[in-house]
Amino acid sequence: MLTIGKLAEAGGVGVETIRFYQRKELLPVPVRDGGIRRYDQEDLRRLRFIRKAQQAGFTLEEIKELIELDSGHDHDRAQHMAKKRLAKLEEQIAELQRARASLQRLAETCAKDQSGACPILFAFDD
Amino acid sequence: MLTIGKLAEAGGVGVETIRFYQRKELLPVPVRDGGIRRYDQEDLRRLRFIRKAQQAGFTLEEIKELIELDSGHDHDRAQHMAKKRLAKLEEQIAELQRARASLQRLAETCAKDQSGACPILFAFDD
DNA sequence: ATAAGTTCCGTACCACAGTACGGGATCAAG
DNA sequence: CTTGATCCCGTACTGTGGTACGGAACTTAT
Repeated sequence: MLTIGKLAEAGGVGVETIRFYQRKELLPVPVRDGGIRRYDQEDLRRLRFIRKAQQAGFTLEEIKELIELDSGHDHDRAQHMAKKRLAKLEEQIAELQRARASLQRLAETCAKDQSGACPILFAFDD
Repeated sequence: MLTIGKLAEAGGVGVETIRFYQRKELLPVPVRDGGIRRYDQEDLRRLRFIRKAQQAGFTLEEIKELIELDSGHDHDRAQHMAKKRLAKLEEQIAELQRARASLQRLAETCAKDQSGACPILFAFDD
């Protein structure tokens, strides 16, 4: 059994963030043991899921929905959301890769041509 | 010579966004032709640069600095910023790729095992 | 010359994801 | 059994990047 401080530490977030997630109904508000809330491994797992899903680009609103689907066993909807997010993810990766290429070009040109303006404003003229 | 509306349209942003960028000193407030501001190709180029740089992950604050460096011919600093952002970009790409892998795994498992809970909360247990 | 459409300007508001604050209760160590 | 760390709760504030509003002035088409 963990206190909020231990849970936050284990999840790599601040205490206030836990409380914020509770307000957003992403984490359950647990039973109180004499005023103090106690958390278990399930809470920690859920917290870690939230962080991972955020890294995958889901908003907190979507994450909330995913958690609810999980309880409801709604595979179809969950799959749908995952696929939609996958498509967006592909897009984002491609976009970042394009940005990386442009930026690499900028860095090179900037290094080579030390005279005149650094061609930053042209760097993205694709 | 463009009006603010035409500039916004050409840059793919709203009129209010132009004005917002002017307040943030990312775009110059141009000379007025009888009360109405007129914009030229340089303004459009700068606007497009702003959008591209945003896609590369620079904040508006950083973009402002890049534009200032460009005027000041400070190659070293510009290069430094580009390299720093490139490193972050690599990181982000890698992270999104990891997220994609996890999510693909989720979609598969969810599809195969139609019985019981969809393993969403386990999908990111790396 | 009048009506519709733009522009100007300041100020206010929005979503997102937290972060901070203040005062009281409670717990753990010495 | 006191002192310091944690916890509880509500409310307010933050940063980032815009978006909306309202009234006055100006432009454009008819």
